[in-house]
Amino acid sequence: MNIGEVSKNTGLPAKTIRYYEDIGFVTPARGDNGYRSFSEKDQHKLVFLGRARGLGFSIEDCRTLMALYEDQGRASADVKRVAQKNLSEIDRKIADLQAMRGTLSHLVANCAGDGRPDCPILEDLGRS
Amino acid sequence: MNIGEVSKNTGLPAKTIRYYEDIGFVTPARGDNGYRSFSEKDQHKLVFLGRARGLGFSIEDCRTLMALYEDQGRASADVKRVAQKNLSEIDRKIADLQAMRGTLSHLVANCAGDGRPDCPILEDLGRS
DNA sequence: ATAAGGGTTCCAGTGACAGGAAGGTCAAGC
DNA sequence: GCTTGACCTTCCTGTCACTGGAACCCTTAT
Repeated sequence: MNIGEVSKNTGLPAKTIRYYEDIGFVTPARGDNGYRSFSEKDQHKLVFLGRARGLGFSIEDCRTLMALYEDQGRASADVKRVAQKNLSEIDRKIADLQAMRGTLSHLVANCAGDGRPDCPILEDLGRS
Repeated sequence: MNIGEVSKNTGLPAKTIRYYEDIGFVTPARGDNGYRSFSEKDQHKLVFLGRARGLGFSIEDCRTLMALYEDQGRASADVKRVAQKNLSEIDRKIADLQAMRGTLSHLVANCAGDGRPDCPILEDLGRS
């Protein structure tokens, strides 16, 4: 399969797939014309990677997960540890964003949003 | 004031303050020795910027907000619009993260996390 | 005189790609 | 056979908001 078809099948942009090759995640064969020739297995790896990225795993975590996926003798505890670390990260980000949201939505709610210059948002940002 | 003191007062790393000068956010005077010499106003701007960044505003949004802050004839509606756009962005990010969190926490909860290789997390990532 | 602790500039790296230029390849239609 | 257009290739740059580090200068205290 050429990169275009794999892109369509996996939902990943061709640019992204080339990048994934650059960083050694897949190593597709090459045809006589120099075109990448993806096997089913290559495509499957890309699907795996796309899903893992969609769950917020970093590329490095994906590399670890892929290695575990291909290791028949893995311990599920190793997988769970990586996933839990990611989950904690996600929780931290959500908490950060919700803290921002709290302050900001309060400020927005109190701003008249009319033609006058008085604005609690700017007052808050500029208070000494 | 030298950069070190401003850094301490504002909580911003010196590196960050230099960066903010690079992108034209502040333009501190220079002493004979070449050291940056920050005025109270410079420092106040940096505090403003630090707070706005802390609320998730982009640098470009901060530039807009700063301009509005210094414009006595501004309309609060202009400020509110910028803030609401940021709020929507934050909401979108929270929603994205919560979707991830939902799937991932479900998978983590169902993973034994022991020495056996069976793992619903990998099964989900690798399903065809 | 020296050492510590400021400060300066400039260059490179981060993460995970996206955009775009310049050019090669392939299949179809005329 | 020629052209057109879609597809592919590599390579370089840019994104965002910094951060780290090297190499060097200035100030103050001992």
